[in-house]
Amino acid sequence: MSDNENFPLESLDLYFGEPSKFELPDLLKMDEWLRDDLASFAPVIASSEDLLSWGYGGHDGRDFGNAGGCLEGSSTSNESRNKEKTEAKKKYAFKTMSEVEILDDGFKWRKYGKKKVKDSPNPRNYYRCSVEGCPVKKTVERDRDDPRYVITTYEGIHNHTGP
DNA sequence: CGAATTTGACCGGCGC
DNA sequence: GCGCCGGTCAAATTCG
Repeated sequence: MSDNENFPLESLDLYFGEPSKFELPDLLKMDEWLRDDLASFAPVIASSEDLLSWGYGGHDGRDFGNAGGCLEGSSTSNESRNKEKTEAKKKYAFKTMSEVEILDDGFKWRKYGKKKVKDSPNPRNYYRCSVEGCPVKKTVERDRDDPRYVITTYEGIHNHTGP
């Protein structure tokens, strides 16, 4: 249970799985892990040899709801050490080969924004859990190198029961 | 009719 | 100090 503390990947914010390893069914399973226990999920992914680690250096989802009290986004220049706060937000991104970006993971998502990033010619879609009180956010974006791949980033854990 | 979706505009933070 | 980028919200529209 507390083994996750020793987990080196804890410092990483994003995890990319090989599309060959992670398919739609796997994605669903992943969600279960997130729902059940985030710690249990990380080690599993880490076991993947094809896993690519991505350092989302720069920032974190600081604003969760301008009107609502948000977490303290301590801006630190030296984050080379390790975790910042126990409540630090973690993002889990997965690259999956799919024609459609809307991968049904069983949960209901409500799109709340679409933005075009400079790094990618394709727009990025922002989804949020339809269930109120659920801090889970999902961002879907197409791979800039391979448009046939879809990058789904999950953030947060579901506060309610699964689908 | 209700709910979900769409697009645009606004805001905040960081960088230089 | 200003500019840039990314992210979010709001209102309007559309669909079921």
